[in-house]
Amino acid sequence: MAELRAVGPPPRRTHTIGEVINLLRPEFPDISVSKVRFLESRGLIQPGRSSSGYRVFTDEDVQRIQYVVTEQRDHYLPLKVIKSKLSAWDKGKESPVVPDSGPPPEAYFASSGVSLSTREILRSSGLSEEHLDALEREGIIDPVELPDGTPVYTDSDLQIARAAHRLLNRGLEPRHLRGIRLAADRQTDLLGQLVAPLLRHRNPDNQRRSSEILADTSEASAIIQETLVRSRLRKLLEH
Amino acid sequence: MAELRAVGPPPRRTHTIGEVINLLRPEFPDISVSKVRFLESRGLIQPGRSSSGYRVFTDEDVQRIQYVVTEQRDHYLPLKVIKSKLSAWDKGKESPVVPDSGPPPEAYFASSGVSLSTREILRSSGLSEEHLDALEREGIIDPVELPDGTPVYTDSDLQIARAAHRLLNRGLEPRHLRGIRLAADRQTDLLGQLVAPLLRHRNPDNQRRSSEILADTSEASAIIQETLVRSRLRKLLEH
DNA sequence: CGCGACGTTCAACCGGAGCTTGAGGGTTTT
DNA sequence: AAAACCCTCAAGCTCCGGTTGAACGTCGCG
Repeated sequence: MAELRAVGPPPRRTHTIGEVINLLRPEFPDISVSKVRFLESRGLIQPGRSSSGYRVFTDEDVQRIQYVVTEQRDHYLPLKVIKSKLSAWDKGKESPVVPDSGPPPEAYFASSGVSLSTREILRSSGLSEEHLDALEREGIIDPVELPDGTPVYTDSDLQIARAAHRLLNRGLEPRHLRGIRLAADRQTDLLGQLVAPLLRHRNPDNQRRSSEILADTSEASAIIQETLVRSRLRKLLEH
Repeated sequence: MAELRAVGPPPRRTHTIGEVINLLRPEFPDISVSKVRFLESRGLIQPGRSSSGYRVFTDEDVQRIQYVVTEQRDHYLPLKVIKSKLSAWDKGKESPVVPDSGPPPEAYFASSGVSLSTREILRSSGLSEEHLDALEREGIIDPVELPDGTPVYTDSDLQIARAAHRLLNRGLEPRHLRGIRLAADRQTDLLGQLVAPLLRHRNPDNQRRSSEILADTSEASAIIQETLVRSRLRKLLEH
């Protein structure tokens, strides 16, 4: 054998395809030799080759594979899209083009642009006027005000209003919801700090990266919190 | 055109399927009659029917369709996933007459009963040993201990571990996650108080009601919080 | 009242994504 | 020299997300 010895700083271990599978199998049980070969055929990875034609995987190759399967699992992304993210992550190199078939990169934060009047949000949420007022006082809902003072609600406000309605129906008071708002504030701060450096020198690329990071991390932290709450409540129910 | 004129009380217009696609065609050129019918067959929408069997779409139905195709376009989500997001979304307005064919109420708290060893959760989450330790120290993950002291992890723990892995990858420290735990604790307390009276004299019926209440309210508060966070982060990105 | 545009169901079909399988054969390890 | 591992290439397979076509009902205009 003896091919790429790469005297460099990192302990350049290499792996055969079988070893790679064994490395990844625990975290990704449905990885397989054929799948890895398939990923190569699709251009997502380019492992080296030994003199006898065997694939030779560096640790970085392994990481790439891991990235691919993680994106599949966590975000259901098609391989094409993962490939393009990968080649971006792959930094420099060529890559541009992306012919006119470029889908929006991050619409996680897109808003529908719907706007509602007070009457409309009351009607579509089922909230009483007093409750809506109270929610606004608690900062749970805060509409934009037009120059003339009439409030305009977004679809986020509507969603919140509906969910709040459910809670109030169950006997919670508006002031109880303050805690939820505080938690949201804290989370926003935390995640905001993550991207603050990027946003300081703002340019389209940093913007894109920021929204990607925020989309990913806010989802992850929501998952943690919900799972925690659920498992705690389960215990509570079990006595 | 005249769509949302902030004054109309019930803009209760309805549409036939052909009208619907004409409405959506400009933004989504590849919408089609058969696609809409297909979405219905998959349970993503449930338009009403006229006496002669024609589908009757309200504006809200149209919005739902729009939501679906937007998610497909922007996030490549499989319909299954969109469906589940959608059903979370429209839980928000449901008070009258849920016919007895409701979804299982206790299913929300069902656990899969899977249990994992330390090695297994490390491998399956990709977390390092130190990180797992730290998460346990922060109370984010807390395994049950067998009599002999070996920890046993549940699938909730695995989910949390994976999500935490994503956060740690992005540069957060385990201690940053403490805040998430605290928020979860507070929420649990809040919701727990709601059912405390019921659980005091426990009987199967109260048990059922409790789990229904908790399922509903914990979902609603999660929706509020996530929506708040998202809309705040959006503002942050917009500058 | 007739005709064309539009609607309905249902079953069959389809193209692409994402692999898997198998045949046939070489290499490395024990 | 067997066992275990690797290779390629072609074919196949399942699922998803629809489309198509046949056979038929309904709406509304002239």
